[in-house]
Amino acid sequence: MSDRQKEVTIYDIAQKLNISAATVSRGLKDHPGTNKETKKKILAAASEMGYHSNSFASSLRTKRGNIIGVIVPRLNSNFMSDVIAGIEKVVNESGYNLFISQSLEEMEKEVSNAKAMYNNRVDGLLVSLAYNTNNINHFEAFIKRNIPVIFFDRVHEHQQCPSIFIDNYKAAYNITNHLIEQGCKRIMHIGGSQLRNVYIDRFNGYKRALEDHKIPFEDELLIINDLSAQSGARAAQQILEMKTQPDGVFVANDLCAISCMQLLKKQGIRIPEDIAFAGFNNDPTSCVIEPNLTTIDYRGYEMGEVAAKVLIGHLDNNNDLIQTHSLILRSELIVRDSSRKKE
Amino acid sequence: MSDRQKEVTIYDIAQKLNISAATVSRGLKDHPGTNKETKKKILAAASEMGYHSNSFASSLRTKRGNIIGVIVPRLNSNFMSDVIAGIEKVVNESGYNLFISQSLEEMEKEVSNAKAMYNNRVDGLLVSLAYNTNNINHFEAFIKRNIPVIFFDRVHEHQQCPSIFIDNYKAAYNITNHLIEQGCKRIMHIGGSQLRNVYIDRFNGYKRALEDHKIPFEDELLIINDLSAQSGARAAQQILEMKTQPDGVFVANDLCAISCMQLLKKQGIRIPEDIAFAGFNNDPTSCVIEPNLTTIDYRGYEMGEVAAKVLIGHLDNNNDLIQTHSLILRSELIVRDSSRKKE
DNA sequence: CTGTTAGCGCCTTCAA
DNA sequence: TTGAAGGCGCTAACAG
Repeated sequence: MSDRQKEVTIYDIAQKLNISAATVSRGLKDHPGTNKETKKKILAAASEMGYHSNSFASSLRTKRGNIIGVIVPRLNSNFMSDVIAGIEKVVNESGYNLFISQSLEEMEKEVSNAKAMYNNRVDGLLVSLAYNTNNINHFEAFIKRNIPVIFFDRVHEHQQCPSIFIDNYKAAYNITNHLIEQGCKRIMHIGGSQLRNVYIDRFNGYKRALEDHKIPFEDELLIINDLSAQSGARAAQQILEMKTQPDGVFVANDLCAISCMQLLKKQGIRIPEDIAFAGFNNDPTSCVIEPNLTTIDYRGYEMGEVAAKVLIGHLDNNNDLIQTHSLILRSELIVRDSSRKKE
Repeated sequence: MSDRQKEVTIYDIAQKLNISAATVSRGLKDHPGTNKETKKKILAAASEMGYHSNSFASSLRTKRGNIIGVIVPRLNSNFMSDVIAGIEKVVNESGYNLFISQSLEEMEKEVSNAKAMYNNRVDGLLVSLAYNTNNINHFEAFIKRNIPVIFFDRVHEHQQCPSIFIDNYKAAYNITNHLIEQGCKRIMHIGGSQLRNVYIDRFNGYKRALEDHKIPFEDELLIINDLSAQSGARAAQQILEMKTQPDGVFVANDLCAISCMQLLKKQGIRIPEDIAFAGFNNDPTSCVIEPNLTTIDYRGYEMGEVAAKVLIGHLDNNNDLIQTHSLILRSELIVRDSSRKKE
């Protein structure tokens, strides 16, 4: 925009009031030791003249932009949009601004987003890793300069980066255990990228539960995919083609679980009588599908709030070194009809 | 963060290469007319020294931050997170950054968010209005300075602000018409804030369809609420208590429709035999509920992409005056079992 | 093709 | 309590 009107600056205010710009600058932000009268005049003039602080100038000078950056795999999942909403609330209330970008599950994009965040001099970064990210060198620049990086949900252990997540291992253990208690003997697991903690841990929790019940783990009963709805339908197809079908399925997210259930139901499989189901996430859809889906509840909104609070706590306390201090949030098994073998 | 290492600047590069900072600045961004060799050396040095452009300084100088601001009612709805994902994609690909904030359906918050966006000197603004916003004076500052403001979905007519939305009137007309064709004679409408175009238009489309079929509109058959799940359940309760129940319900969003259906089903109401249902939005839940919900499909992702493209088109063409040029995107009636009266 | 110069608007010593 | 002065890092004339 070329002919944008020029903005009112502190100099304009200073001139009008016959004082110095320095005084205006101080008056505008409760600098200790400013005459109350002058301050009042300054504020009055500022609002009358339509003054708006220029944050570029201020950021350049102070080296702080009051910006928090967020990089997530996708914005449009139920879980992630809850997280973002929680982050936004805290960030907004604390007077920061929010830069958001999505990696679309590609490490390459994550790297370029991180670079953009860096150039924009975010004060701190909240990250949930892409599907295929296999190293986090792209965050080293931040860490080296004490710009806090906090991982959430899809995290990466790092000396200097706190992580915020749930106990996926335990949750998966519990839900698999529950299936076993319902009488399931051949339990399939549909999981996600074994690069990501969340899916590794869910898989391991599942395996451990089998083990504890002396049920051998079978390769045939493991499907690793991207946990999309399409993949859920494909998995259902695979199940239908099996010689010996499973009598229980634990899927690492609800989206995939539900699309799998829908296709099986259409083919006459009875849930839970023939095959019991369990998911993960407590998506809204999980209590719309019939039978309602047994799942793990963990609130994205809360995770977003917590992550943002931890980050802003660091920033506002001016801690130079971020102490690694990870948080494990609560999650909960929710038993619904999809896993209640009735017999 | 106090002891953040000082950053490498173009001066450092200039010094090392024994050239001027201006040349470095030019070399760094393909300025037409820069020796290829020098440029190569500059880029090499920059990457070797770990140079990162300081966007505060650059923005201060050029008065452009390459930032696009977004203000929406809530981030965590299926529709809105699709929109945001679409916006992010386009914005990111065009080299802009995205500032996001939510009004939480409160005009007051919308106003303060707008102010923050202004201070941060966004280059343009994408807005979907809060539930109770009753004027848009808070955007006048932008408009006055030729900072483009574009409304989408929940829009406001304004000489200088393009709007992007769907034909809610027609969609509502069609879906109501469909219910009538299925044999419904007493059709209830559950709608939202009559301050927002989307809900006004849906209501009017509904009324018009009744009219065209000589069905009188009855006050008793209108419920206006916030279209939340809770309100859906409450509406169901009201329906159950009615002397003469409706034989069809058109709800202005799927979320509310589904929660209403669930409660009615639990009370033994048969859908669609006793009461046919239609919603709006084509939420993922709409094809999970049984019977699947008849609804209106319009893609949030596409709306986000379009809105962002229109905005960036304006910015990159350096149009000083944004020509009002609104867009009506396609929407589509999707008939499912919730409205198929069988008899 | 490159260097010189002069700010963008703000904040922050330092001195008064 | 206030003012003067300098500079954050970059870019855009202008001149060479």
